[in-house]
Amino acid sequence: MPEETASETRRAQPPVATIAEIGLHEGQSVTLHGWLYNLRESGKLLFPIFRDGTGLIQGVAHVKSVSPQVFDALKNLTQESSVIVAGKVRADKRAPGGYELDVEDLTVVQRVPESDPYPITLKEHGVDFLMEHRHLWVRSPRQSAILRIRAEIMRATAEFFDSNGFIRTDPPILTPAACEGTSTLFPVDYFGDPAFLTQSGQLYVEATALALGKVYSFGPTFRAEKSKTRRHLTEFWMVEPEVAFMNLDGLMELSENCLSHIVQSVLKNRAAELETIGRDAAKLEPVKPPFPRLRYDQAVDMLNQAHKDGHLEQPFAYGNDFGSPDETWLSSQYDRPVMVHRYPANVKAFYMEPDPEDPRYALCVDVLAPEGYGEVIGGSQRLSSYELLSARIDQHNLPRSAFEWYLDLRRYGSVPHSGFGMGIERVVSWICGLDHVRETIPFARTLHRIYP
RNA sequence: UCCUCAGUAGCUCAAUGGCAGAGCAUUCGGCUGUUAACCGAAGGGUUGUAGGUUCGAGUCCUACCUGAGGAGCCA
Repeated sequence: MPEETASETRRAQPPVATIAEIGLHEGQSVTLHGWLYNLRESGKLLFPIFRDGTGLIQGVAHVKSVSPQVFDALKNLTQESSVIVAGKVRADKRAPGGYELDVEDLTVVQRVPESDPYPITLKEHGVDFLMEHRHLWVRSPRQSAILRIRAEIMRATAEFFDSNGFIRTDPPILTPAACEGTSTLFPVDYFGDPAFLTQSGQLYVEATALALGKVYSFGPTFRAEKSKTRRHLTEFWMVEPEVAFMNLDGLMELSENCLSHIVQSVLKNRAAELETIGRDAAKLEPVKPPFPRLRYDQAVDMLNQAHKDGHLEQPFAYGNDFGSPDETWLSSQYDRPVMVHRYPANVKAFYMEPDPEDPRYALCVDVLAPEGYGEVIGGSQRLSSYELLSARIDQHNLPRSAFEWYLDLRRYGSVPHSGFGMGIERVVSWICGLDHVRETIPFARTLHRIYP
């Protein structure tokens, strides 16, 4: 069909606008593509609230201001019916967003039947119901705002590494072996051979770091942990930078610079969304370098004192890794993330470099987010000695054949190198001030929940 | 795997061992500035499942199922 004919048959429509930028069209007629969020009536006046993915705006239609067809169609709209609506933008002090739309025309794309109404109402709902309807729940203003902040966090993360000389090298998702024990791996059948979904790309980015210098990976990881807490997903996104010739001090600097850049980017670019979800931006503003640094031993002293003062139920046993309540208490003591370094080597992973000043400690760091959010980054200087790494692999009963390639990295030009893993969902949860990581990802995979 | 809590209308929740209730949602009616609008009316139930105690069980007991919070483990 010739284009002229097509355009002639099309109804003349004002230009399409988004609600987020509706203020640019004040006094003009625009077309919105969206859905009915809610409808209030007052006699011959209708107040439909539309959403288009960028925001909400209230429309106004009087029985005498629109055609009877449009008025009836509007009056009979049901929640989440999809519409193309035309109207004139008017500034109004009564409107939460500052503008209202005087409706002029309406096309109903699909009307939700009242026999099967949209299940998520504006009232309160329970966790189970919302998670069963996650595909619809993401339409709510709060969930949309969180996903926008998540996207900004991911953008700022990539921006930080890309602009600091890092090369993105993503590791495989299908792997032949574990890097931290096999009990938490999802097995898959790889043409008859056993394989697993990756639980960390670390070993692979160590390889690419020795090829390219400064690298990072950014992708999904999988852990079959039987964890049912506000901090756990079975599928989550992780950023893993790895740098050749970097020591633990350099890694801690990298960590604080990375997190600071992310937080400041969200404050700058997603202020409206933070307000939508009720997050106090003042709690995020102090997140700038330097972050406090705490040796494991100092952290233990603080925990013991906290126990004496009655802030913690359990006394802390020296030599253990911190429990969840310990991390929560430690991180709640600061206005910005705190970096705890040099844990006892025997509670940490096999690939960590021992502290040359005291080999009972590992050159590692956990970064704990404030307000009780706990660990968001775990990193370390990697073991660079072939002999020691080889011995550790045997001590941990790891399948040696699967690690031959990893040992090659120590055979051929081994250097000190460091890296960390940052769990994106935990960062989103902290920055948004959420109760649970399940709201930080479009479709959360948690223990025993894989629908929708 | 372990500990704790919870399952009642589409949703959120009430109901001393004694008639199954409310708000929201839906339908109908009213209202010219509503902000989770409001006012009036209607429809809507195998109280998670299976047993047991009892004159009588949503309520007490046992087992199971489902979900939530936490521990361990981790990002």
